[in-house]
Amino acid sequence: MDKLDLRILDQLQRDTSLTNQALAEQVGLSPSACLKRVRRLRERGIVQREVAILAPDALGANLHMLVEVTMARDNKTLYGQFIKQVEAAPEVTQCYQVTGEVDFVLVVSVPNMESYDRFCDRVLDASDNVHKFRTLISRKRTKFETRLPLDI
Amino acid sequence: MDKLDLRILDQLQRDTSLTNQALAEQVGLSPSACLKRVRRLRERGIVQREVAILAPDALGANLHMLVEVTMARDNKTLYGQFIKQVEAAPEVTQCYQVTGEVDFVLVVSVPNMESYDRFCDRVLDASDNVHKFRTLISRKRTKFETRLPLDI
DNA sequence: CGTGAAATATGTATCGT
DNA sequence: ACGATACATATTTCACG
Repeated sequence: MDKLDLRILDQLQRDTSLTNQALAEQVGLSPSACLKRVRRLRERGIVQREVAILAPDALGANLHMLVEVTMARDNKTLYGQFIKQVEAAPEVTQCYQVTGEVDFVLVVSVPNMESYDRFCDRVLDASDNVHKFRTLISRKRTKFETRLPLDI
Repeated sequence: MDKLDLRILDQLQRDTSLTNQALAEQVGLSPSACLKRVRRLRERGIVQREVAILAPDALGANLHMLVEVTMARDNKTLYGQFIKQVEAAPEVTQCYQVTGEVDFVLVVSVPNMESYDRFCDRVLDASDNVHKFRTLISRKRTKFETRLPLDI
């Protein structure tokens, strides 16, 4: 992965709505050469997917919860089970497996409190593996950047 | 925003790499009608932006930190200052303003520990407003979904 | 909202470095 | 192995019904 690939990735992380022509011009390549690289980056899985980011409040109040989950036992199998449940739950938009007193941090995105309640009943309270969890209610998501730093 | 718009948004949240033609077919519209709606959704800001999601590990080890920040005083101006600093810091990929003992939760994405250290020095330790912070180190990001639930 | 034609962009083959 | 040019195919975009 050379400088040109990094330039392409940097641009695609910011905006994929440009045409291949415009992208090629930006990074200093011919359209065909640029397209070849973009396709290769997709094939290699470096570009995982291309998605639209929607305004959270345009879709009915959107509520974000940060949930710190502590498991009952440190057991790989139980961890795997929990991760599967989390992956299957559409309310969980992010899951981080962390070190320390807490085992997981979830970002849960729901339209309202009732939805969050139902999620807790269905996923967290229903699991024997979950020892306890603490919810931090987000009043506002002031930054949401999908871009990863390529250069820090 | 009717059913057709929601169907379009649902698809765009999953994948924007399809052509307008394919999208139109999916949602049951002619290409021109579909394009008009997509453009309107962009103009209204409901579609904020279109981006590529990159594989975090394809770009050198990517380390995610969850940082709980507690402010020294509950002061709107100081909060605003902190939010500005956070917005300016490329390491901070997400910021949630939360209620409870903690005031903010940040997601900080860096290539390694040294980068995180530098970030702490530059942003967190340098700010008088920050009373204390707790870092949860993520070993693994097991789920990362930008999609917001349109229907839960 | 759909149709069809003009304007643009994408994709491919080939050549040159 | 990679990029540029040119040509064929596909898509976007717009005027009109």
